[in-house]
Order: sequence, then C-alpha cells, then structure tokens
Amino acid sequence: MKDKEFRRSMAVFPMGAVMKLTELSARQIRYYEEQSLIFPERSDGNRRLFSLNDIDVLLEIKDYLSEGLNMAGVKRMIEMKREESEKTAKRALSEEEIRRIFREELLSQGGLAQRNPNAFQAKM
DNA sequence: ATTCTGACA
DNA sequence: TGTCAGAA
Repeated sequence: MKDKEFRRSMAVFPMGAVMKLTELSARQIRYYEEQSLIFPERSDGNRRLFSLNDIDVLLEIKDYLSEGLNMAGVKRMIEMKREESEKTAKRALSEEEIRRIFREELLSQGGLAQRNPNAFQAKM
C-alpha cells in the first residue's frame, strides 16, 4: 500500500484543474499555500503542481470554513491532523476523535466562529 | 491561453 | 478576498 500513497503525493495538477476540482479561487489556493496548509511543487515556468493530497487538504479547508472556522481555526485543524497522522501512522483518527477535537477547538475559543455562528448547532 | 507575483482605487 | 498589472 505504499504505491498508492506515492501516487497521492505525485504533484501533477496545474492551478486550473485544482480550481475546478475544489471550487476555490486561485487567490485562495495561493493564500493557503502561504499558510503552509499545502505544499505544491513547482515546474517548468515556476508553475504550481498540486498532488491529490493537496487537493484533499483544500477540500477539507473548504468545509472547515463552511462549518464556521476562520483561518486560525482551519490551520489548527489541519496541523493537528498532520501531526496526528505523522505520529500515529498506525491507527487512523476515528470520526469520533476528530469530532471531539473539533468540538474542543470550538469551545476553547469562542472566537473561532466567524461566518455562521449558528452552523454548529445544526452540525454538532 | 495559463499562471505567477505584487499591490490596493 | 477580488482584481488588475506586467512578466514568463
């Protein structure tokens, strides 16, 4: 199962493809890269090449934002997930665990909410 | 035609 | 975040 992970990390998608796949603007995608949430490689003329992993993260960022988290909150979530998966290469994070962490983050700082202050009740 | 960086009426 | 400019 190493071959699969290798291909998921293959940087082969140009900006245009990622924009369509994620419904995000180039501006946002570049911004998330600056926030070290994704690490697209560069190619020929300094053009970004994204991997399936980058796209997955972008998709996660999307729904975290729709859940009401701001950039600070999104970064924490992605970073935690990254640490958790790097350190715990063994067992994957259970849905319950992720929801638990998510809830803790929301409660730890009532300021994390930004857009839909009421989306939580509906979701959680 | 596409994407990149930098900047802001 | 959008968007425009100037370059590659």
